[in-house]
Amino acid sequence: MQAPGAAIAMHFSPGSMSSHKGLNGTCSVHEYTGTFAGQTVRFKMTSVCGHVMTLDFLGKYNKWDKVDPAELFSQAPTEKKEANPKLNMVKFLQVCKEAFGCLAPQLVEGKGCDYIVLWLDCDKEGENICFEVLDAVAPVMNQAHSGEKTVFRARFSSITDTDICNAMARLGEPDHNEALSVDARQELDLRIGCAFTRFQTKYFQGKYGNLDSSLISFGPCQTPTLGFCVERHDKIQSFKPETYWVLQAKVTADKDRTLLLDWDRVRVFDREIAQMFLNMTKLEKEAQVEATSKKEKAKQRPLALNTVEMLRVASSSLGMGPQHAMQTAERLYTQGYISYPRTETTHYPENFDLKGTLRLQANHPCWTDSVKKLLAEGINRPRKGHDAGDHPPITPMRSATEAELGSEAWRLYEYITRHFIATVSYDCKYLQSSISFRIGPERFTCTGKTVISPGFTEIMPWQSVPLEESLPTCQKGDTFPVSEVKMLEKQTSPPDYLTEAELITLMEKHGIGTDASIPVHINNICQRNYVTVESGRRLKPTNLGIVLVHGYYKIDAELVLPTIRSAVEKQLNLIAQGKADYRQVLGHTLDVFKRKFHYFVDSIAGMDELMEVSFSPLAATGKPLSRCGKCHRFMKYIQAKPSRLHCSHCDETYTLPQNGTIKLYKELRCPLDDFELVLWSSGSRGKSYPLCPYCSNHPPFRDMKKGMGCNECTHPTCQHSLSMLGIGQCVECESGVLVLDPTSGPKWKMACNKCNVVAHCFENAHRVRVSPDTCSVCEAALLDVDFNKAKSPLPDNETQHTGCVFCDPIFQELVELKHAATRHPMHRGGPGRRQGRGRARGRRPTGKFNPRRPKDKMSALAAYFV
DNA sequence: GCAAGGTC
Repeated sequence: MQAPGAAIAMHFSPGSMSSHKGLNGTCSVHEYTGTFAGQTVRFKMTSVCGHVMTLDFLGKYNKWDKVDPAELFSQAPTEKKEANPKLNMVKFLQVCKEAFGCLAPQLVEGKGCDYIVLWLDCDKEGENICFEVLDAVAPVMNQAHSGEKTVFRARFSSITDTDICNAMARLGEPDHNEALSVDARQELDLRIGCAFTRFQTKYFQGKYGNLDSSLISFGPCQTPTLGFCVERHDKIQSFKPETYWVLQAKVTADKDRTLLLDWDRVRVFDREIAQMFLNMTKLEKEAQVEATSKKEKAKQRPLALNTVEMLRVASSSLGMGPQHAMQTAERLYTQGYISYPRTETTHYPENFDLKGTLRLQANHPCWTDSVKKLLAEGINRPRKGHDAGDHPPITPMRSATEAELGSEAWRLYEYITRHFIATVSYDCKYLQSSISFRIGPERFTCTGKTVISPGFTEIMPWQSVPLEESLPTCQKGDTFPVSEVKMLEKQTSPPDYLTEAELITLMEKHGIGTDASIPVHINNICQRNYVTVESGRRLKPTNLGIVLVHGYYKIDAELVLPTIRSAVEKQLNLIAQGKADYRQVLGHTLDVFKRKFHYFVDSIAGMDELMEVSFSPLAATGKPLSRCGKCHRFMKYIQAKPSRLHCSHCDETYTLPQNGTIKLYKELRCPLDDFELVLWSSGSRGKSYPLCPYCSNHPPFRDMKKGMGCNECTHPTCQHSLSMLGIGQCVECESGVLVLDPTSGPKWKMACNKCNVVAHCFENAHRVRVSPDTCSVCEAALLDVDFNKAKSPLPDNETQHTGCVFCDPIFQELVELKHAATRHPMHRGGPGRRQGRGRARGRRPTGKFNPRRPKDKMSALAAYFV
């Protein structure tokens, strides 16, 4: 909750408030003087950004290959970490010494904080955040006088004057049980999710080469979400079309108009019976009117907009995925165009300024007429919706044009605004008339709708009642000539794949995820390649998604059923209500899932049988690329994510760096293990470096980590290592070293082995070597360059030059700094504009890195080996 | 590398 802080502060300090941004640049601090418990005090009010802390395992339990996933259920200790270290929230709160309304009389004298009032969202998560804030602030608060209460909780259902006053007048205490229920939820989700995810991923990735997903994840929300999609897939698969027959009659209303009549039996599944009815009606020449009816009906104006409805419409009508729609809405919110976009509430607060909100739209060219008419004739009272007690419904906050917002954001804004106008418009009224006919023994009906007043459908034209021709006026006993009776043969059709909008509805219905997390779960199952988004934003499960769900059904259906979440939530609610002990519930639930986990592990063959049908074993996947250092046979390169090399003879897998291409590196071998080197490249404009598949997975030296290439290898003598090709400290990042890319000629490059800095150095050199000598000024390694005779930049037709790329006047001019990734176009050096960005400057290599070879190679080697 | 929940 961000903006409400200012609203609450404003409430207590009309006109005397001073505000400034906090040290993290995100949260504002509002200060003012007021009264609290009868004394004049200095208030400071600030906010947090969601949870302050997040739960994770201790570092050493995050090593996948060293920890048995079963340990994650109990042995592995967890710790709370700052949720977003960049925000530095704990320090920020400690500096403020209060959060969300702290009342500190002595603060004027700079002596600290005496009281704290917590104004967070009034739900379980909010209660939990209260304690996160307290944990941060309590150590730096002033000592309370004995028996004095210093911590207060304000409870409110909306940010209105009345609510704020009431909350302030009836301050309570934060509810520890509610907070504990969230602690339990966090721990359960973490332990269960990670255990299953790690086990599945390791098991199947170790067996199959074309799974096409770098992670086989499991979670109490994402797995049932996938389950819904596969359930629909199964219905489609098992659907057997049935033939049925329908009678259709046409009667002549007047000389150039026929009416199409619907059969009251709708359809029959027996051809002979249909034929019999056809024969009986065919004999008749006239249709007799049995009854007529006219009913005035209304199509209700929509309820005020909440998040899931916005996401449904964004997906079904605007073709915008939930994740994208949410990001767009967030931007509209932070720019002040719409109100807070995450809410379950569909009811406007009692004092909501409907007219004021509407007035802001009065001159908007797209709906000025409708809005002015409403303002002149009086708005309609919105329908009574659901008040979830969180935030008001989503409404426009100011007028905006397409040019201002850009087309994507505009489309969402336009919808939100039209929806808002519709909620204060009138219902659409139409007349539904119908005529019942009898043709022989069979009855038929004809219906028609005519709009009486369009109401809200004027502003939401896509909702309007379709135009139909009005029916002829007639009465009981009238007859019309039958112009045709025929029998149509039709087939029942299967349902289609689930749309995102339908999935959102199912998730909401079963309590899977929240308004904020529903888009995340849907996005997850797409990113993990369990489903693909097809035309019409329908979600079609992939083979992987289908196999997983069918596997769960085979082993333990509860793992995929939507009840898995609600059952746990029930237990958690007991904690929140103080009816159950936190430790007991947590222990019991973990125990249940631990048993499920062990049963799942023991029964994994059941899922594996399904996997075998769809996927190929590692040994049968990929193309032979490089030789194994152990058996000297070719290993296969598996391109599918995660890309890796597999030696089927040794049955070993070596993961490779992702997001790049891999090829054989001149059949050169690593001097340590005899594996053939491969060359990783991020593309012609990026960087490339050789790597040893074995070393990269089993770092040979203490100061190396998994995934490193030769450009980070500290081997003192190998010709591909950092020691031999390193030039000097990176010009941008802290710990990186610029390393010569030996494959980059004739357009020579050196690239940082940590960040994406690339320095282009010599375009017309046919050989570049890193010299054993170093620069006397900056200690960088000198480069020994042979230039092309015709294009040499050297004076007097010279072709050979040795010098420092940073300090040598000739080389300096030839170096141009770029970035490997295209993600930061701002930083890319443009051709032709050398000045100001050409040469690596600003930070001289400090000598931390010394590329000189050590004198005693063997002693250095000995020191390096683990 | 993993979950789900906040929010930026």
